[in-house]
Amino acid sequence: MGRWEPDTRGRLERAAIELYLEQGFDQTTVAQITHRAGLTTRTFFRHFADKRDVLFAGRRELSERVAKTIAAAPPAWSAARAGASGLNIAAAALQLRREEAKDRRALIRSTPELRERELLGYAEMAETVAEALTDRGLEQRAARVTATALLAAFQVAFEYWGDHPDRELPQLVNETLDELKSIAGSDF
Amino acid sequence: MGRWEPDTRGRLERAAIELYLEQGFDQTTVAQITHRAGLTTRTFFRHFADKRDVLFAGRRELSERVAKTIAAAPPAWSAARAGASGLNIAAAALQLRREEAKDRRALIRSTPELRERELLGYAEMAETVAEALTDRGLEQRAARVTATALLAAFQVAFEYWGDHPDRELPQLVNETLDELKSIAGSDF
DNA sequence: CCCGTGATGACACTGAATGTCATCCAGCTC
DNA sequence: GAGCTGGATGACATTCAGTGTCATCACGGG
Repeated sequence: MGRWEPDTRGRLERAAIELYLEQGFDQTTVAQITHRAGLTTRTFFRHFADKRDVLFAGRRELSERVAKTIAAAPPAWSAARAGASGLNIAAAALQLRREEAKDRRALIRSTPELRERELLGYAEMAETVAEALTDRGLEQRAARVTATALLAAFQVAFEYWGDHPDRELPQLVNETLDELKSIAGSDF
Repeated sequence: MGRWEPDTRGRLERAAIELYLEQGFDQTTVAQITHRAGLTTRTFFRHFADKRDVLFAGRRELSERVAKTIAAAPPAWSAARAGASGLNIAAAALQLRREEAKDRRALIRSTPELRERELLGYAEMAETVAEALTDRGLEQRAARVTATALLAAFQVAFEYWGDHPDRELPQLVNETLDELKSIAGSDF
């Protein structure tokens, strides 16, 4: 794998995040990143689709874990409960990387481009969850509503977590899911 | 206002959408757009923030209408109901432009960049709704969960509308909102 | 020891987006 | 009606993201 200096991708990732934090995302050029990593510009784009992609690496893997969790949920569980169990896995995984998440959040909040990409991540996750729910037999549109609403709660919990770093994300997710329940229980 | 040929912005908008539909978004350059509109590239970026912005013009105006509707809802209504009334206004407004919406949707579905921008629009709308709900006295996190969940239902309805153009969007929004209710009513 | 594979370097190129200054037109003033 | 002013456009230069292409290098297998 590593023929020259090892861990090319890792070096690029670290250099990028360092520079994004030091100077801001917009002020950082890909040339600066690759220079710090001792590589060329072209190599950066062989490892990442674009400048933003560096910050959203583990997304697909996380989606897969969520999907598997939902598929493994007891058939007796409601769709919402099965989906929620998937989100709890995701929350637990993210809780383990809270320091990393803090940096990421600071960048995302200050850069609309990054916010866009983050939202795309949520949407893809919602699609994954919806698919997992249809596989359990739920009708398609209901699956999409369920999945998107669950991700909505997750999203709010995640943002709240940013403002309250002492709290535990899985716990916060459960709280927002409860809020979601009580909302729908109201009279509208 | 219009000193040379009138309606500069409108000409750019029409030229852009025509070309996006004819050739695809990625294959269209800003130079092609401005050439068709009889203007220069620089002028394009004086009217639109970027290539994508052309397709998301009326967003802010719509957000304001939604916010006003929520603010004007009877104080006795639940937050969810007040928010839903705002979304109904938005749905009615979009229903009037269903032909235009059809083109937009075709483009957005075939171009991830545009999908990102659309999601940002939903997120901004959710923020607007959340703010309107906190103004009604709802606690902040609950307002965010409510707003984001409502937009989730709206989003699913909007996408469903794309596949079922004969249906009426306001009606579809009500249906997905009902689905949202029954989800939260289940046992999770 | 050679050869193939996969990753990197080097180079050229397109196109988005921005900054800057000159230019033009409309309406207003006197 | 001559001149002024302000907002909008044209013209030009520039930076930088992202892509295509080909040469080059290191490693593992034969």
